[in-house]
Amino acid sequence: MDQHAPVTQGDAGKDSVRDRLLDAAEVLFCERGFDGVSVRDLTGQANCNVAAVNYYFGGKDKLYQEMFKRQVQDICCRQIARINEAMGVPNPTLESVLREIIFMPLLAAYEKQQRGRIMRLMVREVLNKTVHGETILEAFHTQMMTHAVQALRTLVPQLDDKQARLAVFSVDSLKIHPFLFMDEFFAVNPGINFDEMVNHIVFFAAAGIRAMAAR
Amino acid sequence: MDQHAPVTQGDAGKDSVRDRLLDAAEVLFCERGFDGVSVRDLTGQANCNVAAVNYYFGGKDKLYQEMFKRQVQDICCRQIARINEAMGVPNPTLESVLREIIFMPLLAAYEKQQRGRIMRLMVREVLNKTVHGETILEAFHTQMMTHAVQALRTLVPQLDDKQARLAVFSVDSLKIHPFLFMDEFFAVNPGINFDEMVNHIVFFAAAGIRAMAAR
DNA sequence: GTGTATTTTAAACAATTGTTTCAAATAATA
DNA sequence: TATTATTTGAAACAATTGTTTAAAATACAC
Repeated sequence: MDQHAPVTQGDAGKDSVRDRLLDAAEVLFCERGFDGVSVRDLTGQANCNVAAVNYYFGGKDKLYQEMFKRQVQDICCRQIARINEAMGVPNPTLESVLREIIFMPLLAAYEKQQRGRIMRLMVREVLNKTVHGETILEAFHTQMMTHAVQALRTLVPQLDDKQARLAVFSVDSLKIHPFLFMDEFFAVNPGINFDEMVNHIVFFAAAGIRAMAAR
Repeated sequence: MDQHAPVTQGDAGKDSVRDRLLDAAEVLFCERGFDGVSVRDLTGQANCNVAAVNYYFGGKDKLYQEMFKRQVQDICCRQIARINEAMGVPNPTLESVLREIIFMPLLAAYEKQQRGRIMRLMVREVLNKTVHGETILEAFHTQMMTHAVQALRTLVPQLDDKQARLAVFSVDSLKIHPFLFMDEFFAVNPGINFDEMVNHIVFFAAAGIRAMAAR
């Protein structure tokens, strides 16, 4: 009936039309957003026929969602893994864990890697209030918040749950803002390099958290 | 020649077609973004003919820019005024000035006022990398940064210029993130009300700044 | 090989987009 | 009032949009 996408079971060779479309979607949508990319742009990049989008995904928006869901899951897993890794070393300190959480994502944005662009697209989506807001943020802010709060309370036992949640949110603020406005950061902070930026953020976040624990 | 918009000098009565279009643009674009609003949506809301957009502004994008430029200027002025006001009272402290800067914008977002929606649109625009990024951020991050750095160094004389800029950027981070993700904030911080949120941000920011000054 | 299912293709679809046209209406000026 | 200039209006414009169609090509099973 409305089973647009045929079963397509099996591996399909990793360079099938379906996969090429997903790759094209990842690149183009991140560059120009949903409305900025036409179906013909996608099929042009993927070297396939216009009808392929509807044949395999059932529509432009379905392709968008499919690509999006994968990326969110990917980012989410990576972030949780980073926390676990940072907590797993012999003597984890607040600063070392903060650095682990902050360094890599910011570096991805700094070097304008695809990973950084995906995050920008995600924020854009949430601001645009398009479909996915709930789905994204749920997995994001439930799974990840739980992990982060638990780790933080291990590192700074004086914090109760309420305080830890506030702290995690503020660390997120300090990380995501320069993440989104990386170019602007260096524009208004002349004579500062990438490492100094990271050092500052880690220092500032740690100071805030320590002050919370002290009062 | 390409003088699409006739001179239109004089007051025009404050409810002219031109003004109604600007009002409609402010509301609709903030709700659904540039691509989400058609010329017919605008002229429908403004109760005028489709051709009016091109007649008065020379195109949909020109109307968008006009509306945008006004709002940015407005926000910028208001923010600088807030800093001046907070610094003008008898004994301004770091905390009192931070509170003044942070409280009102967040309240606007919390109450879902138009002012809050405009800021979201601005961030969206910067992320979308549409035309205005440079223009906005220049006025924004040049004028405002200068004012804020000066005020901060008065309050905390131990900070040099470099430190003060970093501090201002981090305060901005702590403010803008919950501004954008207000709903998510309260979702992941159950049992916290608006005042507690503001108190936390002020406390956290002040602690970071004081730590910078102390080292 | 034959026959069936899957994939690919070019063409056309209907709807919406921003913009233009030009005549009618209104305001302003003399 | 007569003569401009300005503003409004309905209609049409060309271009692009996402999607569908139906025939051709390919793959697969037997």
